[in-house]
Amino acid sequence: MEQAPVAESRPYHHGDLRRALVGAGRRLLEAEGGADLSLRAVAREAGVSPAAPYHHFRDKSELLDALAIEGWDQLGLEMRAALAKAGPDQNRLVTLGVAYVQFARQNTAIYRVMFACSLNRETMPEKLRDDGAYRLVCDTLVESGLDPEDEMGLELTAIAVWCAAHGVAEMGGFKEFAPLKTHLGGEEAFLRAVFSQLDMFRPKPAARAV
Amino acid sequence: MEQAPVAESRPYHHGDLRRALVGAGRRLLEAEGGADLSLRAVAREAGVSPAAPYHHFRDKSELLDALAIEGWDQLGLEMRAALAKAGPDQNRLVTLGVAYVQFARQNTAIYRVMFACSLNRETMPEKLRDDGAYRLVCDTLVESGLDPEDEMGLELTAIAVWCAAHGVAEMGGFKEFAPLKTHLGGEEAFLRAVFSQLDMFRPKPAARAV
DNA sequence: GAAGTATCTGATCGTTGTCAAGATTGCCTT
DNA sequence: AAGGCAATCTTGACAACGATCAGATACTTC
Repeated sequence: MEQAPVAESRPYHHGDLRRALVGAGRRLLEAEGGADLSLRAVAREAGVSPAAPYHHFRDKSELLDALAIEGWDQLGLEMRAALAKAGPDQNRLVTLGVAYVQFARQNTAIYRVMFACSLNRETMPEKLRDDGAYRLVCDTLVESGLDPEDEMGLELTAIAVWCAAHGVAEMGGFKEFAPLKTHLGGEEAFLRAVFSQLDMFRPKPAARAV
Repeated sequence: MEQAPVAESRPYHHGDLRRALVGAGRRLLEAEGGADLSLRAVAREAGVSPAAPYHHFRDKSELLDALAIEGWDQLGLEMRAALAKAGPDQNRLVTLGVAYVQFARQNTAIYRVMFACSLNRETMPEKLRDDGAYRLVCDTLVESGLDPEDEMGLELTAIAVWCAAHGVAEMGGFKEFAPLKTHLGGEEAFLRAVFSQLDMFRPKPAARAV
């Protein structure tokens, strides 16, 4: 049931148009870049009429939501992968932050959709908390010494880390930051420098006990 | 020169339509909120035809640029005012950060334009560095003990602070953050908590100078 | 095979950004 | 003061967009 036999002949019924539309949207976002996505262009890219998407999404915003969900999933996967690949000597929180910002840089358009789409203030956080990147940050914080019982402190720290990462991701394009990057010898070095500062968010290793 | 006698009779020549358009745009941004600004709506609000703005702005984006510049100016003024009003016992960096985030919260639409407009990666940073909010942050950092000769460290710290503030400002609307805010007893308390952590960005050498 | 439902197309409406051509005005020269 | 020039504003138009609706097509079920 996963594979619909979509022939080149383009039959009247597409098979799995919903998935095709999301794929087309992703492709356009990666190609076109900053320009805002047109629903008609997505339909064109998928090879269907401009009205076809409305049988799978109530709105244009609902298509953007679907794109955003895929983005959040990919972000979580990449952060998890970065964590798995990191050596035991590396600071895991910094590793997570660098992966986060790298994702934002390499998928600028999707990243922007992830924060601009309509569900970012409603259903998204739940998904994030359950199995997404946010959970990953919390786990890593606990793993590096934070008290899991202190739910308040944990959330505050995770949010602070996330805010800083988001800030770096969004502000990194500013020309103001260019000299820093070049001086430090590349983008990643810049990120590492900022995130090693960020690491100070972490409470003193053995000091705090609730 | 400055004051054009714009009568109610709406003469054929508006007098200072450029300023009127920026004002109308600002008004609509504050009123409509999140919705993206329509150039025709701005012209409508200013009481002119849809094509009139093209005699003062090459593009719609150029109007957005003008709105953004006004926003940056206002941000700088408000941060400076907050600094002036702050007592000598208050942490000045935290004061700046709170003012920054408050501006972003109270002027959400304009704040978004400030970062989405076309000039944010070109001419804007220069203006920022010269007399804007960024300069204010650097000055405050130096004033609180940072070595002004270490240009690199100064910029790095300022950028880190700015990134965190921007992150807090943008992420604050997420539902995920709501419980924190309520638990901490209000928005401002949340911001202060985050920014007091942020303060750790400040290099340790030479304790409190102020 | 027939009925019913899901899917896709075509046409259409209101809105948008943008442009070209014409109308109107202020300013400058003489 | 009169005439001309350039700036300014309007009207009209175009293509593209989001969205809706009636009708065509294909899959499913009986």
